[in-house]
Amino acid sequence: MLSSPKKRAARPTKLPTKRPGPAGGARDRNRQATQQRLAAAALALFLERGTAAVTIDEIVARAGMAKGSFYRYARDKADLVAQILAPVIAETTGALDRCERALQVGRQGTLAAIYLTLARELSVMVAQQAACVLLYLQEARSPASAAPPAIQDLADRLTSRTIALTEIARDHGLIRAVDPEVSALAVLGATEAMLFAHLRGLRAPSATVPRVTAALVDIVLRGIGLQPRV
Amino acid sequence: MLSSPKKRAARPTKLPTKRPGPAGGARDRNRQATQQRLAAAALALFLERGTAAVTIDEIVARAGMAKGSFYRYARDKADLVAQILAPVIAETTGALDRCERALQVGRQGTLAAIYLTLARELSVMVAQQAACVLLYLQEARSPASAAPPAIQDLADRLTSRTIALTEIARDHGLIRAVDPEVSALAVLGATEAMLFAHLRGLRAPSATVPRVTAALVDIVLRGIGLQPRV
DNA sequence: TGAAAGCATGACTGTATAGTCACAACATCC
DNA sequence: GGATGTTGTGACTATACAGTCATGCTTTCA
Repeated sequence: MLSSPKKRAARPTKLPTKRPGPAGGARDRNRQATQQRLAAAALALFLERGTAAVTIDEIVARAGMAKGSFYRYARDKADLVAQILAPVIAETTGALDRCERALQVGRQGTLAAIYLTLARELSVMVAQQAACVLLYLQEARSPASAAPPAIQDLADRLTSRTIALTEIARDHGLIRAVDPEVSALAVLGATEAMLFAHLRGLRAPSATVPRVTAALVDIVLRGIGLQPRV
Repeated sequence: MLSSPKKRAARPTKLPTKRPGPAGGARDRNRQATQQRLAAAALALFLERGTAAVTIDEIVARAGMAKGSFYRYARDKADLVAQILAPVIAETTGALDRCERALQVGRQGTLAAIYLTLARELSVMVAQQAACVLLYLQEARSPASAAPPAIQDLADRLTSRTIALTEIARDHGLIRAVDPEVSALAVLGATEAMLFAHLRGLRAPSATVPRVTAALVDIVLRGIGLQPRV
């Protein structure tokens, strides 16, 4: 006590950033479990009714905890959204980073394979984080001041880096020489639309996922590929 | 006062549906002007911050009228959104209707032109109703209970009818024989993404509109067109 | 085992908001 | 120009919500 006369002065609107000592102790486990319950409850509600319409009271009610506890795990609703989307953002950014790095050192013959690796990595991520991806798709087009910043961040990053990757592909002669912004937006738009229909379960193609994926890839490659038009 | 003991019994939650006599009189003009002011103020706010985040108080403040007046022109916020989107819904539905009807009576050689007419009509509508279309795009992926019903309606109708039209095109051999749900979602997704980038003004292709449109049409036609893959 | 500190709780506060209503102002029509 | 009914007004109510806090509980660790 004597060494910390005012310990709350330097914490204007912060979460309790410090964890107590035990790395795998009961406290740590409890904390993680509560965190999970909170995130799961919030995610379910966000998908049902949109982030804007869901209240803190509803989240804690579904998570089965008191309202005060919410504020030990998140600063506010937007912060909780950021926590929920963090894995998706990290994995997406990582896959894009790896792709760009590989493109810088790759030789002409191996470039197409690098893009395929990106596609595969993102597919795995989407399959594993389906609910989070749906949350992103559902809110990505909200105005800047409406959606939580985390969602805007991801949307901006995804678009700009897709354009950059498309530009590289064009410069290497992997696709036709059209405005990379146009081809990137077209590919991203088509992919997201298909994904959204599938994840939301509305009007999704009735064929199996591998079949739909193959059909989409075929359409995209024809659309932006090298083949001359007859 | 004495002659009207109970005049409000038969009006549970209705708007004043009856207009007073004069067709082009001062009252009619005032009413239409107020309606316009309200819709314009609301639309601007909806685009800035999303329908969910905008309050009635803000709308009437920007429209420069008292709160009570709002409820003479709309039942609630969702009803106002429906009014704002009504022209877009009507024109879109009309263009789709005309296209379907034309396809039923058209001969093989004229079918492609019918789809082009649809595209042209929708383009004109988008150009004239840019703000409303942006509102639709911005909210179309919200969960059913979050977005105003009018937006959900339009989204559902647009998707299902695009699929139907794509199916007809495939059956007539205008495009390749792939699952029409896949090609329809791909085309719609690509188009909406481009449109959204353009209308929102974010990361829109820097080329001119006709040039971008031509590039997109080219990509789409290559993607779903008949040409065999080399 | 007991002191120390994170952790959980839910009642509480202040504020923001949807929707109402009694009344004033106005257009209409005779 | 006055009777009649519509339109405009803004204060008002009831409610719902975000965020706080004093209190008691659990874990930690010596």
